[in-house]
Amino acid sequence: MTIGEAATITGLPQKTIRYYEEIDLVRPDRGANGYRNFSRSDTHKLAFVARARSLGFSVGECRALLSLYEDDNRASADVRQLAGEHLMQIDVKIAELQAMRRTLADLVERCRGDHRPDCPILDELAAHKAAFHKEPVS
Amino acid sequence: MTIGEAATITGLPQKTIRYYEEIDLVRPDRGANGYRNFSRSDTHKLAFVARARSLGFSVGECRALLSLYEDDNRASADVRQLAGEHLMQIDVKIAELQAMRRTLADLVERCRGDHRPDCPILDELAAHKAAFHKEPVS
DNA sequence: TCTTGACCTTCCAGTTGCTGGAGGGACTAC
DNA sequence: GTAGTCCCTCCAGCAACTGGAAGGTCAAGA
Repeated sequence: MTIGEAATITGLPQKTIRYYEEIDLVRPDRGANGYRNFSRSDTHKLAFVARARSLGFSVGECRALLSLYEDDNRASADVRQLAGEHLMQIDVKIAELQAMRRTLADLVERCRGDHRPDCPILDELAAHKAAFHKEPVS
Repeated sequence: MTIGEAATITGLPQKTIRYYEEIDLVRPDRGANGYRNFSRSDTHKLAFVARARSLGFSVGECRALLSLYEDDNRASADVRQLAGEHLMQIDVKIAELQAMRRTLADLVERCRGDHRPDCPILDELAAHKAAFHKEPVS
């Protein structure tokens, strides 16, 4: 099938599919006219990668998952390990974002948001107010 | 002060400071020897940006915040608006990550993680198992 | 047959926010 | 003079695409 059809089926942009070929995630063969020809196995891999990406796995991790997937002698422990590490990284990111969120929400709430210039958000970012007086001699 | 000192004070890598100069966030002047010379105002701006970045603001948003900060006629409403939008984006990201987290945690828990190949994580990623039989005619 | 339009191709550049390294000048201390 | 530590610029690269230009291919219709 053509790249257009593969894109429709997998929900991936054609550009992304070409990119995945470039980095050797898939290797569709070519017709006489130079057009890519995607097998069902190709589109299946693409869909696999698309799902893994949507779970936040990096392309490198997707590659590893794909090769585990294609390895009949894999140990599920390896897959679990990979997913477990990814899960921990997600937890870290969530924690970071929640910390930002707390600070920001507090600042936004405390800002009057009117026509006047004084603003706790900028105060917080400036932090050491006292030390800042426009352009001290340098 | 030199870039090294500015880096120590702000906690930013020198490379980052040079980059911030390149994109015009700061404009330190230069000594006769070509060395950058950071004023207190420069380092203050850098620290401001560092804090804003640590709250997840993009460099573009930092630029906007900085120009609001330097505008005595600003309306705090504008600052609040900017921060509020950023807050919403953070909420979106948190929600996305939590959705991933839920799915992943469930899969990881259901995976036995032993020497055998069968694995619910790969099953989930493959999703349409039945449709995939190695290399159908294409 | 010609042409139109929808495909497909490659290649190059840009995005965000840095980071690393090469190759070289400047300054300080001994 | 020389060693060591600064500083400078420029180029390249990371992730994971995305956009666009310039051009080949193919099917359908006048």
